[in-house]
Amino acid sequence: MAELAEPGRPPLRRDAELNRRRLMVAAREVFRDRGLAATLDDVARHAGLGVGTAYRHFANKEELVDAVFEDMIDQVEASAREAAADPDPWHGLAYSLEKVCELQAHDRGLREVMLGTGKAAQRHALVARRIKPLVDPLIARAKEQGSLRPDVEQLDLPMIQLMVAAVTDQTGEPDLWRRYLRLLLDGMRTQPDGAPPLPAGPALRWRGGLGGGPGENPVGEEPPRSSR
Amino acid sequence: MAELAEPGRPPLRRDAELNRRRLMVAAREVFRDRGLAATLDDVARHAGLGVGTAYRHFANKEELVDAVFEDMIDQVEASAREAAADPDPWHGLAYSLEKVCELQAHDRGLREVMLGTGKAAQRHALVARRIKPLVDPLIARAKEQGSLRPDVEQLDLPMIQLMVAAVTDQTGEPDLWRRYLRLLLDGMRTQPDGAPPLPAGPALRWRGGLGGGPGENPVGEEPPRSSR
DNA sequence: ATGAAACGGAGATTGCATCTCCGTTTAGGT
DNA sequence: ACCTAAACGGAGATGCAATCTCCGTTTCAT
Repeated sequence: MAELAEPGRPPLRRDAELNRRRLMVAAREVFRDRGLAATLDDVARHAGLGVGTAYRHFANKEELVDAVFEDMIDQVEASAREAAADPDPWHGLAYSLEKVCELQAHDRGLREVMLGTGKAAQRHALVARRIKPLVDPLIARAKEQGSLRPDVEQLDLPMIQLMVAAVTDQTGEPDLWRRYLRLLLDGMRTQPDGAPPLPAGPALRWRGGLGGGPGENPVGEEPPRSSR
Repeated sequence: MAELAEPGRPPLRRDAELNRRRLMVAAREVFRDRGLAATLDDVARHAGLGVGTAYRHFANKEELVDAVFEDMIDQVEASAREAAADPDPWHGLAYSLEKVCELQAHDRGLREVMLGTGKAAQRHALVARRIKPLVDPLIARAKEQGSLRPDVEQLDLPMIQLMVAAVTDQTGEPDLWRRYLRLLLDGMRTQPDGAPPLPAGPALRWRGGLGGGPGENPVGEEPPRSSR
């Protein structure tokens, strides 16, 4: 919404402000296509600027990623909000998942941020905390409605995103994910009588971070697992 | 099965032969726990040997991975063979998937080899070609039986493995995958009337390699993904 | 016009993994 | 026992790729 000068930061010279924006746009594109592993050099060149400039605006890559990521979350949240308003909870749930997965499918950077491929796992907690309150009631309603099998939990959703993202990541096929999301959704529907319950669900917190419980994961990096 | 001296290779001095074996064992363990990214130095140290020794036995890491991987495939094939003999095709199919996923869950290296996280995508084709003939009839039988939804295809199976592996990879939870495999299996069952068909399936060949069509993927290296 | 701000990009720095080299140790034949 | 070829070990050479710095040059704004 706010397309004006950002708050807080002291005003920049006009060219600086412009370049900052160029960098953000370039970063968005580069991260989308090549993932967070892209170099700041890459981003800068894509923006038609020098690396030095990039480093004056953002202390390091993390900072740039954060800046870019801010915007992306808004999109995710928007579709979740839309879904939450759906009178048919099953439809809303399915729609919500489909939208997130669609965003992910187009955006490798987003996948990596959401799934924690890159570091900084606490970003997920952020997402989770904004999305959870929107989706939770949807789940409850869908169970009442009898469409969603009762042993599905809130924490299953990020896992489903994860799985779907893996499909896109591996195959590079831009639409194949739809097939497997459907498979999962069909599995999430209330099953015929006599179907055994789902095996144990996700623990409250997990290494990756996406499914935000209350506590923060102290996860810093990868599991060290020393060799010896 | 063959636990005797390998064929072909000229006989090694006893200590050399022993060390070669030690290296393989160590590699198996290290790759299992830390994935293919592990260093040859790591493997050598784990085997209680020097790097130099490792490099005398294996020209490079790839070669070692191949040697180790050979064995792993046998296990995969064994369970597929067992499943193929199951009189109940649905049960066999489910069992087959469960077994592969279980192996993967315990073995990060195996996940990476099967999913092509590491390079050398043609290894998958190898797996696929050994597994496919076992599983194909199972699928056909399960469809006849009416338990498997008719729009599931052979190429869906590796994708399911992929998704399940992603769960383990991301969460580190050793058993969580069971839940999502179940979800997928339930989605693969014949659906109630009126359910829409699955969206488009996997193309004949895909970047990752696992689902072996006839042609080899000309993929040489990994896509511009570098990380870590 | 002029000084402060911003730029650009070569290259210093860092970090890590692969692989080599050669002095030392060991197996195993005589 | 002795001897030699084979095998070992591991420090370090090599290569590579990414991050970030430095400073001479350009641009803005007054």
